[in-house]
Amino acid sequence: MIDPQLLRDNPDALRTSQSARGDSVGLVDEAVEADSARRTAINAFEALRASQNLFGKTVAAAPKDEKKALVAQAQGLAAEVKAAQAAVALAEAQFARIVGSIANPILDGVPSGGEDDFVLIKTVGEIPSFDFTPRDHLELGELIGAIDMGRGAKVSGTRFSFLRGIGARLELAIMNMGLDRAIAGGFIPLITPTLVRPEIMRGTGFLGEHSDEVYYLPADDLYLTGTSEVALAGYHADEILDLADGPLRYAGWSTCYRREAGSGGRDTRGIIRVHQFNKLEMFSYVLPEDAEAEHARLLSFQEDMLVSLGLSYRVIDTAAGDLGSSAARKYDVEAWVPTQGTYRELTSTSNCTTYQARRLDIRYRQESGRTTPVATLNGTLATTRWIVAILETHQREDGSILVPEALRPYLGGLEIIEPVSA
RNA sequence: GGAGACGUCGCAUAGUUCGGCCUAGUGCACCACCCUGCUAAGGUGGAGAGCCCGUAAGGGCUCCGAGGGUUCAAAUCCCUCCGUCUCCGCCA
Repeated sequence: MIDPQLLRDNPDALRTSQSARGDSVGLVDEAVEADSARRTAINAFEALRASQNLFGKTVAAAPKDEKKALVAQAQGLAAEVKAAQAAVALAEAQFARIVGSIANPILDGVPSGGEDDFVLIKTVGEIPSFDFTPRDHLELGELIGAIDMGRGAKVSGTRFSFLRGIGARLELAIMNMGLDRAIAGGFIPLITPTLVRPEIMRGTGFLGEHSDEVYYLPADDLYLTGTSEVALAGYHADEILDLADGPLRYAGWSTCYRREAGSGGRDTRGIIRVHQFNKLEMFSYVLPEDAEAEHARLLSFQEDMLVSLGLSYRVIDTAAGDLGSSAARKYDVEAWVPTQGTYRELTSTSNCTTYQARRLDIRYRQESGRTTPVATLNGTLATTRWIVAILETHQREDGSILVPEALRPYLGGLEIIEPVSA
């Protein structure tokens, strides 16, 4: 949720942001109006309630024989109070609905526009070249006995796979490598629930425009999370945090579930886009003024991972229209995928400023004693998808894979992954 | 899944019998000041969250797990849900 104070102080900032995102600008005016309607209703109700409270004391103190008359008199007032209270509830709901649909105002420098309007921040590493025709990740994965799509489909359907043998080990290796670095960086490891309540799902903003991406279990009224960000953000919901000793940082390890409803026909081959995968996610709760520095920090952790794994990548500043509603800025780190001849997103890191925290009611105490929302940030540190870039980048002509040095300790020192005989 | 007990302002508790004197008491911890020669004790005051009006001082409203209901009036009575505990059942 946006800061309601912004509506009163600087609605133009919100209009500018909405416009850059390609979202409704008129929503801002509706919100301003709903805010004043809400406050009018509250004033009316509170005045009535105050006189009712006062009258109640009179009734309580009155001698027995006078009570009956007084009670009769109070009934009319009670009806008025009830009506006024209903009016407040209506006005509050209206306000919440409108304000809740205004996205987080973007930060300075975030480019306007849609998916293709990103700003390139940097490109790192040589694009790998081969003196043979490179195989794609699935072909390689099958050669080395790492990926089994056919049986995935048999058991669970399209976009499901088995990671087997070295494939399973590879995923655990990447995740563990990320986890070790996260721990060294002060992140607390957290294995999170992947089924969450509706209010948590809603609070993290995933039931908005992309709600059809989310698996839902009606029998239990629970949602399967598409990222541990959901549980990580919900972890401190409704709490007042102590950030005096610095930010609270977590590394959440979980399986992620996505319906991929809007992506029919795209990336149908291999494990680039699947319904279920594993991910290690960084999540930070910081003071609002430290959010941008923390964002840079999360990005640096991601880049270190990519560099260590010997991948070529670029970093982009995602355009406003391509941001989630909670994010005020998002950097994607995209690795070069040789057989696609393009960069594909491996990680993404978002600065949600105070937007997500306000919705989940996560605050800290200022020196003045006032409580105010913290800022939250998240960023991927490792996922199953990385296997794609690793296999393709480090493949050799015979189908074997040269294991990046940094990863070897997590594979028992393995240097080369050899094809398995069929 | 069945039966039962419980959920109070950081922690611990009183209050719920029988609705109004609860503006929720007390202890501990906490903060400020005072007193005191000293690992302390004592005294005084302060101190929860949110919202509304107000430049402010200040005033008002809401919150006793959550949400409804009954009532002039609900921590207290009723219903639903959530959570914790105990016993039974079931169990990849």
